[in-house]
Amino acid sequence: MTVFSTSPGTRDILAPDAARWRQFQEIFASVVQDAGYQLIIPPMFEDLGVFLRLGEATEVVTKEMYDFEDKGGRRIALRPEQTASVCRAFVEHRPTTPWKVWYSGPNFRYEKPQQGRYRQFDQVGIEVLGVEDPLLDAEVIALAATFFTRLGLKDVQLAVNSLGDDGDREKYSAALHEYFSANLAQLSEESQITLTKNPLRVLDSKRREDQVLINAAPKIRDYLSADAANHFDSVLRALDALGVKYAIDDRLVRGLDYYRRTTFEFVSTALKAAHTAIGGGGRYDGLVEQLGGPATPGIGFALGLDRTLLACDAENVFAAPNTNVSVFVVDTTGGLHAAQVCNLLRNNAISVDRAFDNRSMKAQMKAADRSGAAIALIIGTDEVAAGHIIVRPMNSGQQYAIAQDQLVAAIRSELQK
RNA sequence: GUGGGCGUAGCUCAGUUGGUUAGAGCGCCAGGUUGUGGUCCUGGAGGCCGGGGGUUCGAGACCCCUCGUCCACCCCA
Repeated sequence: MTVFSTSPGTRDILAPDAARWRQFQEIFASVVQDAGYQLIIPPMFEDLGVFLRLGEATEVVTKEMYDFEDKGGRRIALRPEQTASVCRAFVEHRPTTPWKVWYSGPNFRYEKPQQGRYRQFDQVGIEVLGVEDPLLDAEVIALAATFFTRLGLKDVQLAVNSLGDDGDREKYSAALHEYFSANLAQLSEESQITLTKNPLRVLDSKRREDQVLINAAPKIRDYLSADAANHFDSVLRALDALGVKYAIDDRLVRGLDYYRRTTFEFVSTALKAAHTAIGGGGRYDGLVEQLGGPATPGIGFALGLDRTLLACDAENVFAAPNTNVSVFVVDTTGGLHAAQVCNLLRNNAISVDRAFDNRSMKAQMKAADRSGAAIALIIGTDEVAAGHIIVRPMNSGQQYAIAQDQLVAAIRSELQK
């Protein structure tokens, strides 16, 4: 008999972690919905073409795509991220702007799994389409910061940068290419290859031998157009006004090719791992156009759920919520009375579980203890004969009998304590 | 895709230079306790030692392959 296990890079999220996930998503939802963002649920797979717009130089597109042909002969891909889907949805439905949406769900990338990196990984995020105002950039960044704070995270650092407009990017990219080419011998082999594909990405190299060269490389800020420079300056001033702490990082280029102007990244300094970026985003003015829509500015961020939870673990905050029932019914008379009591309590919105298979009282009490319930209700032959039920608060060491018709009230008052 | 570490009970792990019937703790089940959990005591269930091949009289230990997992590189959330 073959025993199956999860595919590489995927896993089962069981209790108590699963409840924590849900709580995470609920907190995120409340933060962004209170800021006017509406939930969008795009499909998990789309026409491959949607994601090819993310850029030919991105490995997310060239190497890591989960793509396949469906039975209708369509080229399909599991989404590697959700920004492209949101833009596609915008073009498809043409909602009025500003369009502020949030999402939560799994994405897929065919990568080698390691700590904080899975083939199926969850992100929560927001996107806004149709607004150019730098104050929106600041709002978006501030919301992410607010969310991290809400989770209880403290060791999170924000890095910001501007990649300029299309023309700026090209000029800067050319300048980088020239600079690195002139010092090619000092560059690592990997970075030399990266240079031919996307010079900007060389700045992202973590290889030690590249660092000296990278540190002395031309800065993007010297290549920004007046418009882009002003925009960036306004974003920074707004962040200051909002009290959001940040550091400007000239080397922050981010992985996807569609970014323009503002980019940002949140890093957990509590994480001792290769992957410390727990969230990031930026502007992608132009992406909607690439997907066949009208010229529309866009900005957003995505936060990695798994990584953020790792950061929470590292800081020892945001524990899994308690999902225990309040009451556990022990019935040694066959179980039918327990069924009736459970039904009664559930109809009165009191959470309750019970034991099955008519096990011994000792076994059922053990189950009651394990359930974490605050109260055990005990029904034996004596109780049935007397027409009452024993109420046993689990931590008191005491218990008392109560008539059936007063049970709900008794439990309510007991749970108040 | 590249490199390294690790795969023994549900979980965490022991298991000597290859040598009888593979162990511990926790968890689980039952009993001690003829109705009462969390402490304690006793007992029990539970293993194709990841899979395949090889070396050997003999392999959980050694060799090869493979799969999985973890970590790092690459890249990214």
